[in-house]
Amino acid sequence: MDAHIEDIARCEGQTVTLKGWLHNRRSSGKIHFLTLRDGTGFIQAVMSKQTVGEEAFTRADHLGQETSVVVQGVVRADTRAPGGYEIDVTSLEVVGESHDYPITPKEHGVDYLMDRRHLWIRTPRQHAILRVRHEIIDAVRDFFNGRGFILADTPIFTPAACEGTTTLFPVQYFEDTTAYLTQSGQLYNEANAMALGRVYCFGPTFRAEKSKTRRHLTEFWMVEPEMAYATLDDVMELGEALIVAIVERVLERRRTELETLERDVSRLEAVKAPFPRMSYDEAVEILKKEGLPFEWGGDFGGTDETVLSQRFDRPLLVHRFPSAIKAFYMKPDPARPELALGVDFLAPEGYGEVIGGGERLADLDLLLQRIKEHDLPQEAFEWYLDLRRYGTVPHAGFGMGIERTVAWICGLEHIRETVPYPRMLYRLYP
RNA sequence: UCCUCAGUAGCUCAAUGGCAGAGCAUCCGGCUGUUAACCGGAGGGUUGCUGGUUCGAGUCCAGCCUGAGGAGCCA
Repeated sequence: MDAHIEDIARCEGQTVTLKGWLHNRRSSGKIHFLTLRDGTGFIQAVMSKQTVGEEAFTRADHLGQETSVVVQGVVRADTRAPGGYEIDVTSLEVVGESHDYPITPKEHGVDYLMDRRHLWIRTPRQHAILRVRHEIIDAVRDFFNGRGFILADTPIFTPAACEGTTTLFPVQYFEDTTAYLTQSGQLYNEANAMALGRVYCFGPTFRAEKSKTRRHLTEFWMVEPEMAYATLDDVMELGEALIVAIVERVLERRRTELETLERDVSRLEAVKAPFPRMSYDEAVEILKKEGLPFEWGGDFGGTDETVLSQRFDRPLLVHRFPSAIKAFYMKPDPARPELALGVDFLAPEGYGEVIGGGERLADLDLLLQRIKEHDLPQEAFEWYLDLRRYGTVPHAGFGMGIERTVAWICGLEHIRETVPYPRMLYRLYP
């Protein structure tokens, strides 16, 4: 009977077939300890000379790390085993040999591992992270699908800057046109919301910024919901519910992986609604009290975000920023027009902004004025302006960075481990 | 783009300006409960590149290359 390691507990006492790879091998003369992996988990297989015979035992003497093998054996509960179970091997078949595997059980440097990322992802830690990433993405989809949101993806090739602020990657589009890789689905999402009510897009986005920090990738995944007839308050509630749903889901289904990552799950268990909320004004007061050299009107730096978020055990919502530091499409606060109805979600433990969003500018004249102020080419935004010409409504939405969310939930030092093949400044291989 | 740090065996790292070293990996031998297994032995070097100082440079100086951490910007 074929079996997978992740549900080996259900096979206790039975003879099973595992198809996988040899992760590591130890031997003490008449007994081999083979750590196997099959993509679903890791388990130790015990091969004794007595059981399999001299010939088969000797053949297993020189199996290299990552040799692909099909192993038959009996599942046995064992308190000494990390997962609680072991396999007593009855037969072993080599599918593909492996010699001089580059990633040995000892430590390696980041550069070395990054050059071998295609092999690095086989290790227990990376395996656990990618499985948590999958669970987070699955939770995100279930969350929106279960609330009546329609997945309406936005283009990756775009004709011009969405926001005109950050740097874009140009690509040649046939003979004589330059296209740009999207940095946000935001504007198209608004059009989709006017067509479908509540929508979300979920895809890769690209930023050609020469950022060199543990929080940045040049290619990252973002989920962006957008709702017609919605306000800033709706966005804050939706984002809060989304994060709660993600954390609950990972705690429920990926305990084993969090354990592998040595994540302090009590920090995740504390993430429950309601999240603390404060205005930008209040945040500035706190930063000043903490003695940071921060002036009203500026944007938060990494240190500022960390100081603010470390005061709470769950994500912090900071809302109503100065319009000057926010995108042109943000709606001004009617009570104080110098403020924008935007919100940032700052993850706890210093992980920074995971969600950014707010209420959009629905008024045609004001939007035209903002486009002029930001020195943007109006003709490129005519389609976007149409959304205000033909039945404009209050609407709001946000973007959540998947990799930062994964980094936070897994408790990682660096965002580069949150995606199979990270793209960064100076990192395009493999 | 700016600031700081690093580059020595396949990997991770030592070496006061004075003989190029260790652990792991590999190969050989030993071991029936290992958990990054352990024990004994063997092989393994253009010290990132170019130039300079010096009797002598892995070590000091200059430039370059590659990478890491941080800043700015952002999710």
